[in-house]
Amino acid sequence: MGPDQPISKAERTRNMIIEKSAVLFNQKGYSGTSMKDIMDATGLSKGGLYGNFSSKEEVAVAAFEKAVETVDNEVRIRTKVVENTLDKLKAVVYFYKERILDPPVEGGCPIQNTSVEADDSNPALRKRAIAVMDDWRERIVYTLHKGMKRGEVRMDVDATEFAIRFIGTLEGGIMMAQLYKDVRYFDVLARQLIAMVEGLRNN
Amino acid sequence: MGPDQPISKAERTRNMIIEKSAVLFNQKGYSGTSMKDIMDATGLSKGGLYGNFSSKEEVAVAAFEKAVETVDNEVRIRTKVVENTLDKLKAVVYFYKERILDPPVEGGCPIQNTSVEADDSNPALRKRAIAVMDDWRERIVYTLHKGMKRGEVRMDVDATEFAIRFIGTLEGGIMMAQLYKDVRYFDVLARQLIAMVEGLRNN
DNA sequence: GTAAAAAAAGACCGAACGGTTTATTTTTGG
DNA sequence: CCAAAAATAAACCGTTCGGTCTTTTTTTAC
Repeated sequence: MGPDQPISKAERTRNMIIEKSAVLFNQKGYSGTSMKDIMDATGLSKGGLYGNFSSKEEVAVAAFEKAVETVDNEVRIRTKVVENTLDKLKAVVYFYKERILDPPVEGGCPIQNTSVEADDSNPALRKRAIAVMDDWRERIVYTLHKGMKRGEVRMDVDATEFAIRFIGTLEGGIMMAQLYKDVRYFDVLARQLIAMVEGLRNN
Repeated sequence: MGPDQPISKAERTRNMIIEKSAVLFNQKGYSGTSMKDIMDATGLSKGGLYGNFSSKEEVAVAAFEKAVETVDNEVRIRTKVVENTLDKLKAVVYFYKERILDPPVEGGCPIQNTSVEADDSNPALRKRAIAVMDDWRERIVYTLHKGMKRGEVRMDVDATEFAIRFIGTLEGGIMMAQLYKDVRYFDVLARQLIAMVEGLRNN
C-alpha cells in the first residue's frame, strides 16, 4: 500500500451519503426512497446532496454498488479462511444462513431487490444488477475451474450451469426467508445447496 | 352453473380497475405506480377510482390477488390435463418455462414482485403475499400426499420440505430470467426442478 | 318515461416530489 | 492568516403525490 493521500471533505461526504442511502434503497427500493429520506438519514440539505450527486438515480447506482461491495466483503472473509473449493462454496451458504435475518445491508440481498424492482422500469439500475450478477457467476465458474485443476471438483461439471443453479437456488431461499422473516425457509434451500456442492466432489 | 345474475355497472368498473392496475403494480411496483397511472390505464377520473376504492393500497391489494388468480388459472389449465402427480408438478415447471418472457400478467411473478417490495415496507401487501405463498405450498403438499396414496410418490418424502424447495428454486429461476430477459437462465433451474420431481418417483 | 340512486367527472387540497439557484459557510493551499 | 475555491444551507421552482368534495352524468327500478 502507498501512503494514504488526504481525503477531501467532499469525498468523505460522498461516501457517507452512499453508505446511508444504500440502506434506504435496499429497504424501500428506488421509487420508495425520496431525496428527503436521504436528507434525513445523512443530516444534509438538498444543496449538500446535489453538490455531490447530480440526480437521485446517480445516488441509487452508487448506493447499489456500495451495498453489493459490503455484502461481498463479508462473504470473502468467510470464503478466504477455507482452502478447499467445496468448503468455499459451503461457506457462502452458511454465511447467508447466519445472516439472512441480520444482513450486512439492512433490507436483504441488494441484487435481488434491485433486480426485481429494476427489471421492468429502470434500465440504469438493471444494467448494474446484470453486471454484478455476471461477476458473481463468473467468480463461481473460476472457483470451480480452479477446483478441477486441484482435483477437488469432478471434471465433467458444467461450471456455468452450476453457478446459475447455485445463485438461483440461493436467491430463491433468500426471497422466501425474507418474506416470512423466518430462516427455516432458507434452511430448506440451504440443505439443497450443500447437497449440490457435495455432488461436485471428485471421488 | 345457476343463472347469471345481472352485474352492476359498479361491479364491472371495479373489475376493470383491478385488471388494469394489476398489470401496472406488477410491472412498476406499489411505490412506482401512481393513481394517475391507474387513471390513464382505466380511462377513469379520480372520482371514478375513489368511488370504487377508498385508497391506493386497497387497489393494490385487490390487484395483487387478481394477478395471482390470473396466473393460477393458467397453471391449473396445464396441471388439470395430466393425471400423474409427477406430471402435474412437471407441468408447472413447463408452464413457467414457456411463459417466463410472456407471463400471464406483464411484469413477471406477482408473488415475487410483491414479496420483494413489501417485505420491509408494506405490511398489508406482505400479509397477502404470505397467505398466497402458504396456499401454494399447501397445495403442493396436498398433491404430494395424494400422490403417495396413489403409490406414485415415495412415502419417505417430506412434502412440506419438497414444496418449499420447489417454490424457492422456481422463484430463483424466475428472478434470474427476468433480470436477463433470457429464458435460458430459467432453463437451468427448470432442469434442476425436473430432476427433483423425478426424485419423488416411487419405483 | 321518470325520479331516485349510483357512478363518474373534474376542480381542488395541502403535502411531498425531484431538482435548481443563490447566499453563506467551511475547507483548502499558499 | 488569508484569499480563492469548494461545499453546504435554505429558499424556491414547477410538478406530481394521494385524497376529498361538489357537480354532473349515467344507471337503475318502477
